[in-house]
Amino acid sequence: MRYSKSFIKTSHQAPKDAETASHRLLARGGFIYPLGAGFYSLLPMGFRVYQKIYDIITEELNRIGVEDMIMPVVHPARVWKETKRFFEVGPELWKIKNRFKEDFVLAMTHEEVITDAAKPIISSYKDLPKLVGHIQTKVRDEARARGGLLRTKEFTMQDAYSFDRDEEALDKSYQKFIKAYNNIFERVGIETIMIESDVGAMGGLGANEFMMIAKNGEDKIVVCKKCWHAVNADVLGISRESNAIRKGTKCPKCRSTNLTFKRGIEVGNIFKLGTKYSIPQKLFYTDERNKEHPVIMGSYGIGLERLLASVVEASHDKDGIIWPTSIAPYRVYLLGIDKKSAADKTYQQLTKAGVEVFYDDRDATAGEKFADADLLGIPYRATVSAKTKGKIELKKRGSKQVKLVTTSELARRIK
RNA sequence: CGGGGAGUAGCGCAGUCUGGUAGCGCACCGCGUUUGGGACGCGGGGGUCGCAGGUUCAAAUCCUGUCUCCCCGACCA
Repeated sequence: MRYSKSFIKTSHQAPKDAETASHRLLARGGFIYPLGAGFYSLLPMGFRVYQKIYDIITEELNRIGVEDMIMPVVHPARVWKETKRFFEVGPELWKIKNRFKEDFVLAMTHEEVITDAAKPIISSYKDLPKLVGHIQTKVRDEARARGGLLRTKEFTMQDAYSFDRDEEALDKSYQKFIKAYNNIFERVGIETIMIESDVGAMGGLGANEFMMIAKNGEDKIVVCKKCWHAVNADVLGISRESNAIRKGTKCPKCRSTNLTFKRGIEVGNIFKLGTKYSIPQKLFYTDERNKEHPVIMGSYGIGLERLLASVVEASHDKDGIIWPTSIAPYRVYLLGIDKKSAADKTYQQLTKAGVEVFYDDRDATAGEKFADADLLGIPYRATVSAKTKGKIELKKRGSKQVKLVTTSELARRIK
């Protein structure tokens, strides 16, 4: 893509109130644009990162046997009334009415809908286990959106669901997801820890969260320094760190009082739902002895935009974003300084070689182009100028070292 | 929902206290000079000052109402 043709405009200044690094840098770099509080467009540069994250998540879940589908965003209230969540969830559940004054719900999550869809499919123990999921918009009337993409009212989630015959089988499905989630977070370039969490409005037998440790994270995490068990502070009913210490709060696993407190961003959440949905929605299967049982379910979710922003929180410097290669919008940022025709030729060669290249073909100063290359955080920068004498200067984002290479070497090196 | 802050050009802001008909930086357009870390000169275009009422000869400025956005907290599948 040529800069001059791209739907992009970077800015020297961040939106005045943006305080988190990801919010500032994603806005400055032209990755996102706010429509209103908690509603963001992903501009082309941001959407490319989103698509890479999308592909990684899909790939890792397919690997454990999750099959892809897609469910609606607008739900007739019927299914939400079956589980009573229509009445119990609270104002976060966004309710709407149609022209006939009938109740509908905007998808906050999809347990009811998937359970409904499973009814004609699952009726025997022979139909189990099953793993299925989708990547779809979620809408939540959050009391307060914050931190750019970190908490929005509309976002995309990969949510998957497991159907098993008993708790032992659920445990196996659950373990598969833990593995897949760890792979996903590693591949997008962040470090996470899995912690014990509250089941909240999801209900069920238990839940875990995947947390990226971050100073400005919204969630409080308690880590036991003896056994390294980690728990969301909500689970222990901890409001203030000082109170917890004074009261002698113990690790729920080893009872040690040697606790440490961290903050984190929740990038994934998994739930053992049990029969919370299968019983009220009547999802039953028949076993070998012709006896009926409720299906044991699990649900698993990753917010794509939040994950994208979390990567920025974890990987940036004063000049801009440093995208991990796995999810960078482009592989190389190409710019010419005074040899435009040579840069044009390099662009064509790289494109032909199948390299994802963002070509800064603007009539701008070297400084401006370098600054944008840093801000956008594309892993490699390739400079063509009189100084490079027919070769290309290659630099990795975040490093100071430069190398002179030929075009074919370049294509090979950055693959 | 409680507390705090803010709405003036695409973005960042000044002007509001003390009313006199809107300005700066970035961005944008034209010409020229520049070109290895966000260049420079000259010349331009763009704003019913969030919205609605009111006071006044006169309102960005004063009064009333209302909408929106941000931050902290509560909340958070």
